[in-house]
Amino acid sequence: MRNTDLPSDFIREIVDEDVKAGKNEGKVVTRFPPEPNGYLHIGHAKSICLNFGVASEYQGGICHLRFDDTNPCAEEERYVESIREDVKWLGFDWQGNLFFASDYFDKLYEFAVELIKKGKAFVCDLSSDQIREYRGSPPAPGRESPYRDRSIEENLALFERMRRGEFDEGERVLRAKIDMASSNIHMRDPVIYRILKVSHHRTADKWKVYPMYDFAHCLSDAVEGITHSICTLEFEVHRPLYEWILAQLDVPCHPRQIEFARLNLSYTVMSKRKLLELVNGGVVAGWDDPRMPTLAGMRRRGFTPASIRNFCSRIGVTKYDGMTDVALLEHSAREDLNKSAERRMAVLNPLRLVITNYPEDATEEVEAVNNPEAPEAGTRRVPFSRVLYIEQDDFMEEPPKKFHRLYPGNEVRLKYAYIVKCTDVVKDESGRVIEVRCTYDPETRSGGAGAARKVKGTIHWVSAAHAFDTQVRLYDRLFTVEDPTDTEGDWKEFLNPESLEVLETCKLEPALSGAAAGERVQFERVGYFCVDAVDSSPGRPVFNRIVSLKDRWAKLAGKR
RNA sequence: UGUCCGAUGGUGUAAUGGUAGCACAAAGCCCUUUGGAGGCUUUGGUCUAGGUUCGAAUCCUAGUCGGACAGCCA
Repeated sequence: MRNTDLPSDFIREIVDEDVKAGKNEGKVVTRFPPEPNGYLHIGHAKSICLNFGVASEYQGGICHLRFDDTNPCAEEERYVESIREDVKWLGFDWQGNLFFASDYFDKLYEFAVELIKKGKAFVCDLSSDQIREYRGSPPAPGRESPYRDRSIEENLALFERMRRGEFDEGERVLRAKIDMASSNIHMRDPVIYRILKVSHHRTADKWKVYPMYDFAHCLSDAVEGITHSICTLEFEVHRPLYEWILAQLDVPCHPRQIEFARLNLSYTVMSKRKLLELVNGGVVAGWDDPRMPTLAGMRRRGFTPASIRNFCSRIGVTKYDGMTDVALLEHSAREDLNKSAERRMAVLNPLRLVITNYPEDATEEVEAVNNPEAPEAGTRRVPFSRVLYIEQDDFMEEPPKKFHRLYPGNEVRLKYAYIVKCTDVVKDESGRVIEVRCTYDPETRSGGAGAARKVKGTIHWVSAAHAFDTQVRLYDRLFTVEDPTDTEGDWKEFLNPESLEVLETCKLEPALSGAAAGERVQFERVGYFCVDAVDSSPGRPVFNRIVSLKDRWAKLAGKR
């Protein structure tokens, strides 16, 4: 039985009731059934967390990974591999229960034959246009196909000839014989097998006929002993057909289909088609572009699997088709990274700072805490010298009120080092400040005698002679509006031109030079960053911003 | 248009006929060698109209609004 302390939702309640009622001998078997025709995205993560999550909460519960590969036109082996990788990366284990709908093609064919023998399916010669026309529209009943009353023998013979490839694509289909007057379009003699003379990524050229989703899915579920078949809302209207098919045939079990609302995330798009359009249109660099809501993109960006899982549990599961604020995802990322990411200093937009009373050629090392949230992460030594870089944002010649950073005459602490006072600035011909000159107070070194002295601001820095240069990419939301598909005109008009900012001359503390691909750190006072696995090279890690730190000053300054 | 589904603060959710709560966001304060993190406080909600009931977010009826469906896609 499920632990009642765990968060629940309407699906878990249904499963609970079924278990209590002793259905399926109290077993819980779910499945995650992707079609291998594209990459997984954060919306799939919701489904993965749900299906694997529900199963894991019951004694002996399991979740299968089943590829719904019934349409060879769109499906490819490379997608199978990326999907397996993504599910594993998210932290879930199908425990050897890896299946393909194509594993069941023989069985499915036999089920179709059984249906024909029961007089519940027929071969139809109508063209697809005619079928559409005969189907009618929802308010009015459809018309029956003239081929509907063929004899069982003829249907059997024709279906066999379809299988052998004797007909062309589109020439004939197998249809379930249900009710052309049903108010549910899906019950109006739906097509359950079509001819496709296309090579399949797993069964090669063995088959010329392939089952449709509605036929294959419920029977695959039944064959695998799935107890709860959880899917998204758009399949709700398919449920009567799911039930009908299982009721006609002799199947080992009768799974229960339950629908929930798919995830909609603000400031992005989620459909495979639109995502593909972004990739093909060159709007992003690929499926794993760090701005993409794909798991491949989010992984490359640096999101942790735990933060995605936490996000999924926070958003809950309902039948309400809403829009989740991306801020919730960002919060989940910060929450996890705050605990786990070590701190480093990096200056993204460097401004030279010279300490005029500091010895010319001296270098010393100051001790820096790796993670204030995790003392066991220890400390490191950071080189300090006369010439430093600080962030351009941390200096203003004419500061507004409440600006606690550096400006002429003001003091700030250089984190882990000394308190410095700005005495002067150097400008170029255009009047831009290109160097800040300071004096330091030797007594105020961290841990030293005068260290207790309070100043309003603390800023980060790197030593110019010791820092190394690298590229840092700042990612932002892909669109400028919450729901680009909910507007007049082309959704691509709302792409955010500032979704990517590449900074080429960032100055990073030396400890960062050995950072490995995929490593995540917090750049103090800036945000969480991840070493890009593609564009980094030994000794020169390139960083992707996962998410910025909350910035109260930016908020304050923005309001002015 | 017909069927099905849904509706609780700005957003996502909880309350399963009995005190409308939580998280994010927003605002304010405290703390701070990250304007980070943390702590405290505040603002703000049951789509509408009827009905059942001692009592309704919850049950019933009608309406309003939103979504799904009319592929030989899944």
